[in-house]
Parts: sequence; C-alpha cells; structure tokens
Amino acid sequence: MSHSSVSVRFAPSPTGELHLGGARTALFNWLFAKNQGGQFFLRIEDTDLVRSKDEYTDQILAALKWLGLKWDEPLVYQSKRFDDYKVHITNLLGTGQVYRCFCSKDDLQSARDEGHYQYPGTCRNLTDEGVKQRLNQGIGFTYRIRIPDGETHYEDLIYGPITVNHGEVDDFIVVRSDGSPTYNFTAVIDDHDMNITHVIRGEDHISNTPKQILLYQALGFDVPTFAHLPMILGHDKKRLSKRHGAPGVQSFQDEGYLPESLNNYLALLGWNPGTEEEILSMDELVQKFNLVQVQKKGAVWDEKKLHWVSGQHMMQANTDFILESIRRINPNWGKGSDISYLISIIEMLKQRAKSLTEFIAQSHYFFHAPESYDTAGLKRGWPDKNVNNRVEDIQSVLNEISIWRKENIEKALKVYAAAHELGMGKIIMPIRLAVSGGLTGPNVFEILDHLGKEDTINRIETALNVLPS
RNA sequence: GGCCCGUUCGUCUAGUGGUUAGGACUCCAGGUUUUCAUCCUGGCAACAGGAGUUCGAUUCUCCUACGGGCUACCA
Repeated sequence: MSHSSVSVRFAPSPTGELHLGGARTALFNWLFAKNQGGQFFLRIEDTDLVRSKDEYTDQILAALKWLGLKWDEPLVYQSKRFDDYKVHITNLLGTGQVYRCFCSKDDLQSARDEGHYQYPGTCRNLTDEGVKQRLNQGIGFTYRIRIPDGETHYEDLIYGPITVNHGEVDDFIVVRSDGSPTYNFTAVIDDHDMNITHVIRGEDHISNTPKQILLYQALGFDVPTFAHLPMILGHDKKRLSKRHGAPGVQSFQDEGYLPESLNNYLALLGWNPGTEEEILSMDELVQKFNLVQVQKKGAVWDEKKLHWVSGQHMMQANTDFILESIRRINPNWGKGSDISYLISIIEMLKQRAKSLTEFIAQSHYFFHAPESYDTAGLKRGWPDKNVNNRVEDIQSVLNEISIWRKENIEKALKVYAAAHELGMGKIIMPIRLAVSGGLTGPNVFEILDHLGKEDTINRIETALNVLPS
C-alpha cells in the first residue's frame, strides 16, 4: 500500500530522557520525511537490557509528542525482535560470514590495554574440530562477523564520499555471549525489515556505517542511503551533554518555550533555508527542508538565540494557543477570570514576553495587587513624599471618570497634566508603580482600563499609605 | 596509538577564482515608544597557518595545527 518512496526512522535508546541532540535528529528525520511525502517511524533501541528503562521510553514519546513530531505506526521495540535476529545469525553462521569467538572479555581487554586496539583474530580461523572441542568444554562464545578484504565506499548525503579500508574494520561482535544481539547488527536488520530508505543520524555514527554496510551485504540486503548530521556542541566545542548542564527536552516545555520555537531553533542549528529567513513555522520548515543545506560542522548550542527565536514566535502565536499552552504549564493561571479578560491580557503581553513563564510572571498584577514595589522603580517614580500629594490629586481625577475606558482615562490625565504643567511621566510613573509594582509593562491607560476603576483606586490608596517606603 | 570527519565575526550562518566578505543572535551607541518590550539607525567583530596551482585565491590541491567522532560482549 505504501506509495511513498521515502521512509526514515528515529531510533532512540531508552537509557535517558530525550536530549537536544536526539530531538534534533528526530526533527531532521521528520522534516525530511514530511518534505518528501514519506513516512517517519520510531524504533526503541532497548537491547541493552540493563540500562534501558520503560520510564525513559515514556519520556521520549511524550517529548516527541510535545514537539509535534508524530510518528507512523508501528512503533518498533528491538527487545521484542530477538527471535528475528537469531534467524539471521543461523544463516550467517552457515555461510561462514559469521563465526564463534571463544575469547574471554578479560583477555580482549588486556590486549587492548597493551595497545592492541584491534581484535587479533584469535578465533577467526578455528577448525570445525576446534570449535566442537570448545563447545564441548562449555566455553562461552560470541558471534563475530568475518570482514572480507577490500574497502567500503559510500556516498553520504551530507559528508560526501567516504571510503574505509577493511583493514580498519574489526571483526566486530554481532551477538554477545549472553545471546543478545549488538547495535550494529540489530540496526541493520531492523532498518531493512522496516524498509528504511534513508538513515539520518548523528555524525558519531559515521564510523559505524562501513560496518553496517558490510552487514547489509553479508545478509544480502539493499543498502539504504546515509546522511549524517553534525553534532550539537557545548561552549567548549565538545558534544553537548548533561555535563554542560544541557537539559532534556522536557525542561524546555517547563521553562515555557513553545514547541515551534525549539523546533525552529533546532532546525537552524546545522541547517538554513537558503534564504535569510530565520523565523519559520513548522509548515514552512517542512516545505523548505532539505539535506543539501545541512552543515558539516558541529554547531554550538546558544540559549540566547533560542530565547530570541522564542520571543518571535510568542509575538506571532495565536492567542488561544498561548492560553492553552499557559494552562498546560500552570493550570491555575487566571483561574476565576473571564476568558475574554484573559484573552485581552494575552494580547497585551505576548508582544513583550519571550516565553510562557515570562508571560506568567509579567501578568501577575492583572490578578493580584502588588505586594511590594520595585526598588529601582521607586527611585525614579516615587522618590519622596512630594509625590503623594500629586497622586492624591490624580486619584480624585480618576475617581471623577464615569465611563472607565482607556481613552477617557488618558484624556483626563492629560488635562490634569496640562493644567499643572507636568510631564506625563510624572503622572504615569507613580500610577504604574501603584497598580503594577514596577515600571515596565504595556500602555498604562490600558492597564487601568483592564483593572477596572475600583481596583485602580484601591491600589492607589494602598500605595499612598505605604509609599514612599 | 590507528582510522574517519571538520575549520568564515564570540555564536548560528551566506557567499564567490576578482565582493567594501552579506545576514542573524549577543554586546555597545543613538532615535521612536510618557515606562518596558517592539521598531528604526549606526557600531564592534571572521575567511586557522604554510606551501602549491593561477594574472589573481576565502573559494581548488597538499601539508601542518587545532577541534570533534569512532576504535566496547553501549547505542
């Protein structure tokens, strides 16, 4: 039934939550698939029974959902495919492309410690008799692939032609002594069984690729196309990790970033649309994405730029969507207020908040009278006792307003300012301080309008009682 | 140790055998905004080094340096 020619997969290992590098790999796979009208699959690489945890799988899936990277069914778990792998081992053993290795872990390790980095080939040419003997003695064994002479060449969609001499490729282990298959082996079989056409993954897999190609050939499978993505780096230019304090994707959600912001920034890390546009919606990313524009060089993670990108998306974001997103990280936000009130607050503030958490912080005074006043703001806006007299005047001016709308408020205060030959700043700063506790925020007349007359008058009253402090 | 990959402003990047090497983030200085954010203007700031090819190299080739990755019975 599948008419699409392109199939890709993201294959995380559930040994930790989804990190930024994984998210970027997932995103690029997804974008490529969508751009090509292909399919995007997910495979959980849980062959490491010791380190894999279900809770990590759950976290990874949740993070991908949040990012909006929907995957096609079925979802593949490698741990459920051990029987499939076994069949291939039997065949490969039959043709001699795989052989049993009876070397112990310790022996191999000590050889490495002495500077012999490659497998010495101890068991490569054991006679049938020799094998039988060892089996009878009950010696544990692994399966290794027999790498033929020659060299392997492939064309990386991002890095170009890559050639490796087989002298550099070890007879690596494909099945451990406990019978479990290793990564390079399972990845090849799964990618084949899942009909993966393009393997898009991190650059750290470049040197695995020849090994896998050799495996494809031994198994008689078609070799897919490979594309390796450059790493995401920390400020020390080393691969980004927890050591850099790099958080999992989940925490970006908690910090109030919109998923499209993270996706947009992640896309810009190692890719560009070929134009000077930087703020792109998911649809635009899908439309413009291609592997040709992907960079070879690793890219340093820059939280500041993410923050800027986030601010751009906040400005453009749909108001209802922002409300929904805020409620997701803070279900109590604006509880008890009319939706229309909340909507108007969002429209006022989304221009100046760069994340949802900033937004929540900046919206506080729309729901609660200030409990304290910004110190630096007081210095400028309410420096001494003289201000109180003026504020009392203003309070009564406001009190006279019968139809409480921002135009009327503005007009009344301007009249007052003109009559007393005062700059508007002298009037607005103390009022802003009184109602919001600080000197930043949207148009002050609009704030008063939203707060309502009673609240405004009360907050000014409170300020008159406690200020200057 | 070996192999593979990479190298343009601090960071993300554009770019061409001849360009004042462009943009974005950050930072700084102005302007607009009665505040803040936005917005506008301006500024700082890069082709790792050395050979070679060439009339001419940031661009092509080689070497060096530096950085990264892999070299596991991890993925």
